[in-house]
Amino acid sequence: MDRARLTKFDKAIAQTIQQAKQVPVLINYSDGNKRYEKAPDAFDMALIDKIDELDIPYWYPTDRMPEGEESRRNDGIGLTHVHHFYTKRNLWVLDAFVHKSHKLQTRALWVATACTEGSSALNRERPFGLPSKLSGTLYVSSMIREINTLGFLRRKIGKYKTCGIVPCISIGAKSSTETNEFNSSIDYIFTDPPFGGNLMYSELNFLWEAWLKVCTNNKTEAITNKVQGKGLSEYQRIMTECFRTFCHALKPGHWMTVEFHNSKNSVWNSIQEALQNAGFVIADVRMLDKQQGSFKQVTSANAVKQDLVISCYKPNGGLEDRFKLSAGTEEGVWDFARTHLKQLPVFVSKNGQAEIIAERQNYLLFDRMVAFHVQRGERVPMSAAEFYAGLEQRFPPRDGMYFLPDQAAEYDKKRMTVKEVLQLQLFISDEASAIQWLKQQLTKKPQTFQSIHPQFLKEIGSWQKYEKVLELSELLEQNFLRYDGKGDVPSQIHSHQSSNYKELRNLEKDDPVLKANAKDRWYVPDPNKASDLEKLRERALMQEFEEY
DNA sequence: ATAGGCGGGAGAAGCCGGTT
DNA sequence: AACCGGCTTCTCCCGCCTAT
Repeated sequence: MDRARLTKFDKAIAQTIQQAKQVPVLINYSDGNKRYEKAPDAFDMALIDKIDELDIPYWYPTDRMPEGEESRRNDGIGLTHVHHFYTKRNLWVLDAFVHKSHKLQTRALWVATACTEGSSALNRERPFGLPSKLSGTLYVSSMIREINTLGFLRRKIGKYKTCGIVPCISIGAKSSTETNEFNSSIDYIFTDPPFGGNLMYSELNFLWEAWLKVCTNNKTEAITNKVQGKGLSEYQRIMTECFRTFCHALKPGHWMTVEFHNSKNSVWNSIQEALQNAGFVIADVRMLDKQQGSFKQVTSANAVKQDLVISCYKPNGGLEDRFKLSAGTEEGVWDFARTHLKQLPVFVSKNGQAEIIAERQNYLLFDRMVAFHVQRGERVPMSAAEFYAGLEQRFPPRDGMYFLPDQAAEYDKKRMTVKEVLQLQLFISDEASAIQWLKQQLTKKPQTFQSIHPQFLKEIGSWQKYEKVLELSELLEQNFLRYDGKGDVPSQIHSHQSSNYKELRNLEKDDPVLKANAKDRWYVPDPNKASDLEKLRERALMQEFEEY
């Protein structure tokens, strides 16, 4: 079946064009306070025809829609130029308003931009809902609702007036990649960057930019977009440039907050890498606790939506200077660790419960330390195991976190005011978080495959579909150790057994009852134990060998 | 290898009726 | 008269999965 089309001559661009045929079918009008509906009659049709024959006496945008993923989606139905998105009479009204705004040099042009989308063909008729465009797209529905632009403008002006005048705020709009005038002078930055290829900002803006006669130069627009030739690496490059500018602008030791929505792991990784490449040190990542869920969050049971907030800081001058001398040495590592720990929150509580501060855990401290070295082109002078052992020696541990001595004292004091410490809520979304989750579970209780598998399946709900599916057995094999029933029971299992089962208390490590109970349980390798590390290393080598 | 099914996704926003 | 709160959801695209 083919679409009914209409061929006509478009005077504005002096071309014969072919568009999908549209027929008015319903009029919603008001008489006094009441609203009525009717089918268009001969008078209404004659009026539309009459308007169509007249020429609009003002300038209006007739730009070709630019190339892009969104901007030319309506070429197929003949909406190729900006003015095609409006009915003649609405074009006329908007146009007259814009014309007058220019003439009076008022701020009314700003109001006009608020109406360019709502009064266009993007406004959908929805029998069971209220009209609106489909956000994030330039989608034109098969049923358009043409609104009364005159009334629309009037309402917007009313809203504008009620906003009042706010004093002393300066707003600027320019490219983040080219803002170089601030040099270590900004106190704080909050940024809400584009999340990869979610929204094609410059393309979506085109409809109102055409009215303003100012268009975005999208060369350094930080998005992924096939038509614009921007993949993940281009996105990351541009984001790094932006973050570098921010780092330059920020005072040393000061903070930046990055808001992010984890729609895709690859994009999430790009953002983190870009931050570190730009010189920032990530100090905290947590879920944004939104007061109210969106409609979709409430209705769909398995909608996984977490807004994340990344807190990061620009290292202070002292550390950078000292690091120049001590880089690549153990002293440099511990200097970084001390300085970093100093920046991290000491105690976080909610509803009378203390929360685990993820960034104070050994593996994340190690990650940050490595990133700091790699970013500055220095070799990392110690292994993870050595780092973990060093942490233990230098910094007092509390609830699986590490503190500076004075911080530990503060933590202890505040810790007494709460009932319990919440376990860190982990969402398994990729391999890394799956390993962390397993580590948490197995530290709490060494378990057999049969016992942990159902829990794993339950937790795996938020697994990103495009991630390679990893088998639990594979994850366990690669990262954890299993007691095969030979030799002494490992202390990780033994201590759990003796503290949780009365009948297993006070038994020797080679007791047959103990051994039978411990057999086939998986446990977390102890980084301080040479034998544990040896087992893991051996396994990694075997795997590498098998891949050849 | 290709086709087809299927699930899920950056909500925004105009308007009405009730309240202050 | 001004303000406030609540209401309500469509089509397309992408990518994964299954079937042919």
